[in-house]
Amino acid sequence: MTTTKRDPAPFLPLTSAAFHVLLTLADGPKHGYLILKDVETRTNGAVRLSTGTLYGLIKRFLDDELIVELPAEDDGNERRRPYKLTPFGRQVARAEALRLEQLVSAARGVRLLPERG
Amino acid sequence: MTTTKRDPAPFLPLTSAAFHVLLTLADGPKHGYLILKDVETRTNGAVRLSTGTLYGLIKRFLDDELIVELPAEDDGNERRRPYKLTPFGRQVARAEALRLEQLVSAARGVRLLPERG
DNA sequence: GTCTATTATGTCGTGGCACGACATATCGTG
DNA sequence: CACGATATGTCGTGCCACGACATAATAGAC
Repeated sequence: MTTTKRDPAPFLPLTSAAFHVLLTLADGPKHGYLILKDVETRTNGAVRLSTGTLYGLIKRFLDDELIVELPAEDDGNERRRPYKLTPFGRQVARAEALRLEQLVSAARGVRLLPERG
Repeated sequence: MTTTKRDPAPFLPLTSAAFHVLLTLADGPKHGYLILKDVETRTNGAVRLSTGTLYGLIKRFLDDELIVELPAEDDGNERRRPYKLTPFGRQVARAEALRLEQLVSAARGVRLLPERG
């Protein structure tokens, strides 16, 4: 069994937009417009992805197999194209989250942030 | 007293390289080459800024007054050009750190990271 | 029934920025 | 004096976020 595991490292650092998309998808499959709205909601309207950014990311994520397209739901709108994270996509998101965690820790080290409340 | 406080928001999100530079400078003034080596050391060699990236960032940070140049030290090498964070630069770094902290928290929320070890 | 906002997906051009390659010069040490 | 490390800087390429624009279906108001 020579399952060549792909390395998340070359994908890092993710851009802010890219990480937001993977984050919402880590919570469950969503179609494009839902991703847009979900990011907006979760950040209290602070982060608003443009469609140019969103659909560009989706295309690249599909190419790199960080996400896959799911068959449309019967009850849902036909136009919707739902996507879900692949295991590797999840791995990339986790690697990025760990990287950010280290940065936050470093920020605490130089007293940019309080000592963990 | 109408001290118009500048808003860090338009500077966010910082790129990975930009945040690394501000982070090292938050620990004390440094000249360019030292910043390069310090980032490299603190990340165990994982992050290596190219000089193109570094000196480009320094130029922009000076323009935006996130950093200021200090007079060369007497004992030090004449070539060195030490820089230090301005109060506003520190504010920008702190705002970015807070943003990252929220992302890490969100990542925990979707179980990308363990519940705080 | 029709009008309108929302939902939904997509393209294109611009500008910013990280990066590697290259250039130059000085310093420390064997 | 040679050579690696120190130190600063420029330039070109390529990626990528973003706003503007385009198109169409759907749902609800009136």
